[in-house]
Formats: sequence, C-alpha cells, structure tokens
Amino acid sequence: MRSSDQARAMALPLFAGVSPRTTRELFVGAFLQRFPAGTTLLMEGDPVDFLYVLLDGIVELQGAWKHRETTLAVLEPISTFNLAAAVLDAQALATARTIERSEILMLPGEALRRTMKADPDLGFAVAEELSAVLSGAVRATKNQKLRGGVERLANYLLAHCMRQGGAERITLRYEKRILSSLLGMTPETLSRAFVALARYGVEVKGPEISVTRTAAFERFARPTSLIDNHLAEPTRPTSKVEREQGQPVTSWALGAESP
Amino acid sequence: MRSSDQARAMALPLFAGVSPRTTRELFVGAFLQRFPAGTTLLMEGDPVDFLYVLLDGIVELQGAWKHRETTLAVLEPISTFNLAAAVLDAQALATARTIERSEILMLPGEALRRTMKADPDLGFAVAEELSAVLSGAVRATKNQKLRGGVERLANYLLAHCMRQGGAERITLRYEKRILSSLLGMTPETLSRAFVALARYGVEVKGPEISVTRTAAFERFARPTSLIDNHLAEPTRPTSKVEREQGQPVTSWALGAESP
DNA sequence: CGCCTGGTTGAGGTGCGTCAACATGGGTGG
DNA sequence: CCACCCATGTTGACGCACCTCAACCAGGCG
Repeated sequence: MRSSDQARAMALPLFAGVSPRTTRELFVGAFLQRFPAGTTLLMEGDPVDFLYVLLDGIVELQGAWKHRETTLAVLEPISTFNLAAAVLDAQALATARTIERSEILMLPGEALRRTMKADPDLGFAVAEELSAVLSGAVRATKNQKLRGGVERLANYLLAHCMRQGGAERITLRYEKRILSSLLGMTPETLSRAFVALARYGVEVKGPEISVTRTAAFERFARPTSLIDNHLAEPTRPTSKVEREQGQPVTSWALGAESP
Repeated sequence: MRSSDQARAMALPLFAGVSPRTTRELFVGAFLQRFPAGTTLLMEGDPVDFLYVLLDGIVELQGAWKHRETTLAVLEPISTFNLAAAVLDAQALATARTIERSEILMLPGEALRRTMKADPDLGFAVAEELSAVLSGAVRATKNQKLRGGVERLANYLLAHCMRQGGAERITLRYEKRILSSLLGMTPETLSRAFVALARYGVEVKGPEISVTRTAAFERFARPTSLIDNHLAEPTRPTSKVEREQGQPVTSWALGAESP
C-alpha cells in the first residue's frame, strides 16, 4: 500500500490515539482497493479475516433467512465493518455490498489481534469502536421493536437533517427500496409512510426531501438520545487525558440511523 | 470485597487471560452485592459508571419509548452488562432489573478504563467480550426483522433445548409475559403462538414445555448459525496461543436467544 | 422508440395488537 | 383452613398496520 494512503488511514478516528509505530505494524499486509457499485465484498457466514474500513463510497450490510432479506445498515465514510468478526476470528455477521463505487481499506485480522495484544492504546481504541457500534445495534433493536413504520421514517428524516447541518432539505444518497429495507418495511409501505408524513410538511420529489420541522412533527417523531444517535450527548469530557484528540470515534457501523 | 469473592470473580471468562496483578488492580473499589427480585439496578439514560457482572440470579434488560416498553435481553449467570457504557463513560443503553434475587459484582468504570490502558491482555479480553455481545445484538436484529412471531418462538425453544443439554423438556425460568416481550409480541400473541406450535408436537403446561424435535418442526423453525447463537461454531482454534484457556467468552449479554 | 428498473397507487389478505371476559394459582388475612 | 384477591395466562371478537399482488407511471439508456 502506498505511503500516502497509509498517512490517510492513520488519520482515522480509530487510530487517532495510537502510536505511529503501532500503526505501521498494523498496516503490514494491509491494502487499499476500489470496487465498482454492486460488488459483494463478503457474504454472511464467510470466514473472512479482515477488518474493513470504508474510505469513500457507500456500503450496505444485509442479512438473509429463508428467502427473506433485510438491510442492517447503510455505511458512509468513514466507517469500519467486520470488526467484531476480525477480533474473534469468526464468521462474518452480515453480507457487505457496495451501493456505489467505493474505496476500501482492508486490514488483516491476524495483524489486528497481534497488535492489539502489544499496544494497549490500540486495544482500548478497538474497545471504544466496538462499544459505539454495539450502542448503534442496541438502538436499532429499540427502534425496530418500539416504533411503528411511520415513526421510524420520521426519525430517520430528523436524524439526516441533523447530519446535513440542521438543514430542512435532504437528499437521499441511495434508493428508496434500500431505505425501506433498512427501516424494516416494504417499498410500498415506505411510499405510503411518506404520504402519511405529508400532513406534517414533509415533501418528497424523487430523492429530494424537504422537512419543515414543525412542533407537531417533532411531537410525532419524538426523537430521544436513547434511540437516536444524533441526539446523544458527546461522552462527557473527563478531566483525565483520555481522549487526547477530543475526536470522537465515528463509524456507527450498525444502527437505524446508521450513516 | 471479600477475598473469596475476588477469587470467584477472577475465574470469570472475561478475566481468564488476564494477570492476577491486573485483576487485583481492577478490583480496587469493586463490590459485590445482593439484590431482591424486582430491583431496578439502573435506568436507561443514567450515567452509571460501572461494569456489572451477574453472578447469580436473573436480570432483564429493557428499553422504553412513548409509554411502550420492550425486553432487550434476559441475562443468566455468568453475564456482563453495561460494558459498552463503562468503556465509553456514556449513559446506559438499557434499564436493568432483577427478575429474581440476584448476586451482582460491580466494577468502577474508571478503574476498568485505566487498567485496560495498562494491560493489553485486558483490553483484548474486553474487545472479545464486546464483539460477542455485538454479535448477539446483530443476531437479535436479524431475528426480529426476518422472522415472524411464531418462527421466533420456535427457534427460542430450540435454542433452549440445546442449552439444557439437548433435552426435549425445558422449564421457563421467568414469566411468559417477559418472554413475549423478549420475542417482540404481546402476551396474548405468545399464547396463540404456542397453540400454533402444537401441531409440531410442542406441549405447554405452565412453565414446563416439551418439544419433540420432529423433522417438520426443524424445517419450520430452520435455525441457522447466522442468527441462532447455539449453532455458532466455536471460533476456530488458531495455531497461535491466542486464547490460552480455550475458554470461550460467555455472557451473550444481548440477543434474542440471550441466556 | 421501446425496454427496463424503480417508484407509486390501489385492492385485498394476514399477522398481530387491542380490548374484554374468563380461568388459574399463589398469597394474604380472617 | 378456607375465602378472597390479585397477578398471570388464556381465549374470543374485532380493528389496524403492514404485506402481497397487480396495474400503472416516470426516467434512463440502448
């Protein structure tokens, strides 16, 4: 892998607090690759022993059972995936597929585990990342079990308004059929959920959605920091010099409001 | 905390590969406590900075939103919980409540984080534990989104047959109303799900359930290692001396077939 | 232009929740 | 010891949310 790529990778939140020495060690055997849209990177159940880092593009994580399939997350840069499997050297939890042309860094699991055991800072960083992803997964389960379809859509829209800087206008970066699967419904039901939100001022024109955040809409959606990540307060700054960079671990690799 | 308790705690899978020195350090400020049934240990959103270890009894993890509430997991010994929050020093993900009289070890989060940064073995062990819990959470999401209510119940029964040594007779250790919430349905629907499984030879008498694992039943439930933990192959033994004890990290703190 | 994919709209069915009535059993107090 | 009570579990009737199937529409591309 080229040194310019390596420098870029070392800037990842995951490796922010890790020494250059460890990072170099970690990148032995790593490689950066570009994939076209629609490429299946790994299938659930595969024993792929790599940690993946999405640097550019969009990746969908999905699971399947008995001819049914569902989207577990839609990842945008910068996100990691397959981290848990890499730590345990176990089978992949989900199928990963590029939605558009993507640039992906692949780190050998063996190197990751070996390096974690040598450098406690890396072990801690991985634990932080895993905790964040786990938090997202638990939020996703709550989202799915506690809210109805229209409520899930409403909170998805609010989350993405926040992500795009509190804007009232957002643009879907992927197809609605994928969004419907992420939200746990069929495309038809998603379509009807949008019309149900029209009375709150949600207007849809193709992938362009305008959301006027009325009081009634907020009251209906009722986002909460216990489910919706965008409301979670940053981990309170301990007086310790724990997170030197102050830079949060991003990549909420799983979760309803994933990207 | 008494030294006998400490010895017991040091035998936990989480601390199996960790040096006695580190373990002692970790247990400074730790304490062991008994709680009666029905005690709320922590509420979701609370900034409780402790790692909990359930040594005896049963604990329910639940989440709530807008007057609705759902059971996220039912923990049996030995399980950890609130680990992600302790690592991140963040708010708790779920409310924890004892279902029966329980014995619980509480470790200060500050000590955990400090010790993780000193001993890479502990950091790695925590990462393994988090990976296992994350795996459970992803399985739970798949279970919820891909299967119908009766299918979830069927696979729950199969999982617990395995847990109780492949028996054809299992005993529910907690109320059916909690089980129904864990499976994402109402008590009424659970009741009807049981009668729906009668045609496959499932008989229910109070908390006693007999499951004759007919081919038709297996074909209906169709358990898979990608969702149901009891089928997951143990992580293949790497030639490295990675998991010295060969002892698996247990405590699948979250997940559909949790205990 | 015609095809194909993705999205929308409509009609009808089903799974599951809601509400209500009833049964059962453990616990308490007379 | 029995009467009573309350919580849990079951059963039935009904309604709503969501899925299924089908027709239709719009845009992209050969």
